Parts: sequence; C-alpha cells; structure tokens
Amino acid sequence: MNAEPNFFEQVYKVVRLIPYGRVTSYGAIAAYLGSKGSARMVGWALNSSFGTQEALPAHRVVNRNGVLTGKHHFGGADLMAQLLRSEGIEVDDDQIINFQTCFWDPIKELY
DNA sequence: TTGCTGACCGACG
DNA sequence: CCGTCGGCCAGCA
Repeated sequence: MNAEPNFFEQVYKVVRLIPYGRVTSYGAIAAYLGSKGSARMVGWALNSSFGTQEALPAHRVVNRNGVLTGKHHFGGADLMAQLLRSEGIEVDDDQIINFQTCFWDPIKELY
C-alpha cells in the first residue's frame, strides 16, 4: 500500500519540475528534501526511476561541479550531454559551461 | 537481521 | 593538486 518512502516520490516530483534549459544538483534536491547529506539517495532514486518512472528528465540533474557524473546510467555516455546541448545548455568534456547560469535551485524556486 | 552498495559532498593530509 | 575517508539513507542478497 502506501508504504513507499516519500523520498523517491519527492525526488521524482522535483526532477519533473525542472524547467526546460535548466539543471540542478543532487545535493540541492537532497537539501530540499531535508536530507542534505543524503545526496547519494537522490542519484540512486533516479537509477531506480528507470524501472518505475521513465519520463524522468534526470539528464538535467548533475553533481555540484556541474559535471555529468551519471551520464553512463542514461543508456549512453554522450546521450546526456546531447540532451543538455539540445536544450541550449553548453556542455564541454561532460562539464556544463554556463552551469551557474542554467542552475535551478528547488529551494529557491519552489520555496 | 546483518552487511554492502550507491548517478554525492565536504573535509583532511 | 590529488587521493582518501567519513557521513548520509534506503533497497537488496
């Protein structure tokens, strides 16, 4: 029944709310959920989302440095970078150039 | 039930 | 500059 932890649902919810051409970080989502130190759970939730939520724009979620750390989990190392570029985000060597410009913080936007 | 792992982050040497 | 370690929490064998 409703025995599923809100953590996953919260992660999916926030990720879906990420607007086009914007990106966020695992730590930002984790902090928004109230568990700043559990950033790993966020990434892990996205990994599980492939079996439950396939329409999840997880390619807009990167690490604190704006680097595409989880690109390998998208079904293609270049896929994630291509998707971001397709949204107008400049990516070079798996690193988002205008990261702070495209950065979307749920704590500030969804406050 | 215990233990390990994991798409991170920050600190330390 | 780079490598290493701990912390955080939830799912799975």
